[in-house]
Amino acid sequence: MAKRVTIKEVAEDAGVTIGTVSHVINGTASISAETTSRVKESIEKLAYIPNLSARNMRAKNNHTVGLMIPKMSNVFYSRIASTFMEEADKNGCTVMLLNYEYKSEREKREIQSLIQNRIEIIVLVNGKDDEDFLRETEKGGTRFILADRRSKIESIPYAEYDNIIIMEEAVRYLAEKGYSSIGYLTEPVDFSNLKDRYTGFQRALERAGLLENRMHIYTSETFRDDHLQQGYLYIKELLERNKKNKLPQVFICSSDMLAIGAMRAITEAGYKIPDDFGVMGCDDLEISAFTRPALTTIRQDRDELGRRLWEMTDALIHGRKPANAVLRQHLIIRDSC
Amino acid sequence: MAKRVTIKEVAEDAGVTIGTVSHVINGTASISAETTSRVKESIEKLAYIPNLSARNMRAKNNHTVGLMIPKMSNVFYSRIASTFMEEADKNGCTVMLLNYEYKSEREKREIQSLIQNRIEIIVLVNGKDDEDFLRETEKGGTRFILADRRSKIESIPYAEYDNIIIMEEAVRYLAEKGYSSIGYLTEPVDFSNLKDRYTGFQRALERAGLLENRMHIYTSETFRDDHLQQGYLYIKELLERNKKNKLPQVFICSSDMLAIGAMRAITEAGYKIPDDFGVMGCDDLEISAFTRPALTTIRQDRDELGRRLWEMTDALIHGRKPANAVLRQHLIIRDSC
DNA sequence: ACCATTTATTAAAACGTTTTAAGAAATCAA
DNA sequence: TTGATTTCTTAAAACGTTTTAATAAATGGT
Repeated sequence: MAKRVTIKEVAEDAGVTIGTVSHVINGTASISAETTSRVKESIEKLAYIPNLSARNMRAKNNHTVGLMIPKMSNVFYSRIASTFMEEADKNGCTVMLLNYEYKSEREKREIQSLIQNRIEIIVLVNGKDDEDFLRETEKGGTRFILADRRSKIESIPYAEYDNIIIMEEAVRYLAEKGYSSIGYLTEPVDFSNLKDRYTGFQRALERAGLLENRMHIYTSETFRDDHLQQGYLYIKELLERNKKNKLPQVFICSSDMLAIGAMRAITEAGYKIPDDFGVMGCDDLEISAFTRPALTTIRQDRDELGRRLWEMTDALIHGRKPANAVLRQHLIIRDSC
Repeated sequence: MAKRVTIKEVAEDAGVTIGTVSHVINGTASISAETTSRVKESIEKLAYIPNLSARNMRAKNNHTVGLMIPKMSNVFYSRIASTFMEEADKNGCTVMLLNYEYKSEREKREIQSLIQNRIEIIVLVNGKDDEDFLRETEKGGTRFILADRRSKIESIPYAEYDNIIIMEEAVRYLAEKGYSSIGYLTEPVDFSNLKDRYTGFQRALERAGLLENRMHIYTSETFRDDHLQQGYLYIKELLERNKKNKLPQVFICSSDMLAIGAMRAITEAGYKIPDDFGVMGCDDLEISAFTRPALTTIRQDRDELGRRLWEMTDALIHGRKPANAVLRQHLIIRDSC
């Protein structure tokens, strides 16, 4: 609809060729001071803004990277996105942020749309895409960086948390505290990060000699969404249906929200935390220091991940091969177990 | 870097001209069934994806709108973004999501970058831009839609909440409950939405005859960020420095996080909620139903705003003039006041 | 005064599409 | 059969830039 000012009009106004204007803008040739200032005046006067599509067509590199997260309204992801974009911004790079709502099919579609826009670097947080699809897409020239997830493909770098190690640490801590029966409340284990955590959990229990009959896994499809509510309902029902001594003494939850929901159910049922049941979360949200009792949890430094992802992206942009990153997590000890 | 397959290669492979391929793709001319299928095969075989930059250059309308929010890691905004993008997606429209971190200067920069991308519709949530800037930019052909904010410019439509009305309702509720002295804890009042709330607050107090000496305004620059922590610290200090009878009996807070922080400080100081002090929030976050006591709050339906914004955008796309929208808010009565 | 360089500017090709007008071939109506 | 449509395909222009090679003008060294 609206006609925008083009380089041609600027050129006319300044009485030079479009080539000259382009050179002034990009500093790609020596232009006399006088001409330069004349051109700049015209640009200012006409409020000229270069057309990026046109520019992209000619010059390759469009200084844009794609960032795909599963769910925008999840603070965990939006925070990563936020720091990543901040860093990108500092480096004069634009980020196209997309969320695919945990839907595999939408994920593919969004990747397509990034490719259409000639975006060559895609940072994929979590994501369920089979490795074959990634490999195939890579052949088309798209480079991926995976986050919070591993890949077996040598050419695709990733950044993930040390899920196995931290889980071992968590279990060790609980064992030392005297808990001998541990419950594990988790989202469906279908990503490598959740698998790792689960593996670490099992492994540590084995070592602590707590494995048999002392390990309870609780998982449910409803844990995909609205963890607060779902964690609450799940534990509420669990408590109603079982005697206390049939239940684990402490619950490790795969997110803080799940944990907070669980705490609510436990308190409502008249039990004390941590005396009757302990609860441990995972995320360290701001709110978790403000619950009562304050939530003991596993901190994943999202800013660190965001920054790290940018470093990797930056490496890729400059043709270096980024090293995979494994980020430490930290046990934040408070009062809930 | 990587060369992508172009329409030309497809044309060669299928033994037709690029024009024909284009027509097959867009259905802009009648092409024989045989040719069509041959072209489609080639597209499939070569994994051809059209270059959007090139397409945009020629054909106008790029089916992309810009959405600018102040802060991505704020659930309030990311939720709006999420529904908006969902709706856009359904209508085959791509959204460029940008956040400007409440920085006026960055806001302007991001708008520039949207214009560079030839995006003609920008939905601006909150935003501090002076109306002159908007008016000026509009002349360049960019259309704005404002959210959670009003505009005096006739050509710029907006969607906002009924902040005045809800505040009156809130105060009336508190007055009926017997509170005669009310405190108002708010972020710096420099947006029209916050101004409105404040106006509504004042007006209602006046009506209830509570104005003089019964109204306390607490505001601080630190309330820009991390409301939970800041609300906590602020109220903690307030309680330490003042006798109870010098303080308001109830605090209306401009966000739930602020309210939750305040509740924590109040409880920690040994006071009971709502007996010693009442607290009211604003947002109705998921977590607010799970605090103890559960938070009485003002709900802003973010999904509704997101959907409404899309409707307005859609109208603009189809050349209709969207009507301004005023969304109702609701008082969610729980146990904190 | 001459050639060699440097400085400033330009014309034109190229990027990958869409779109238009036109031409060729096929079908139809009489 | 003829002329009129309709169906299919194409060539070429256009979109707004960047970039390259070429040219013209100015400067420098001898």
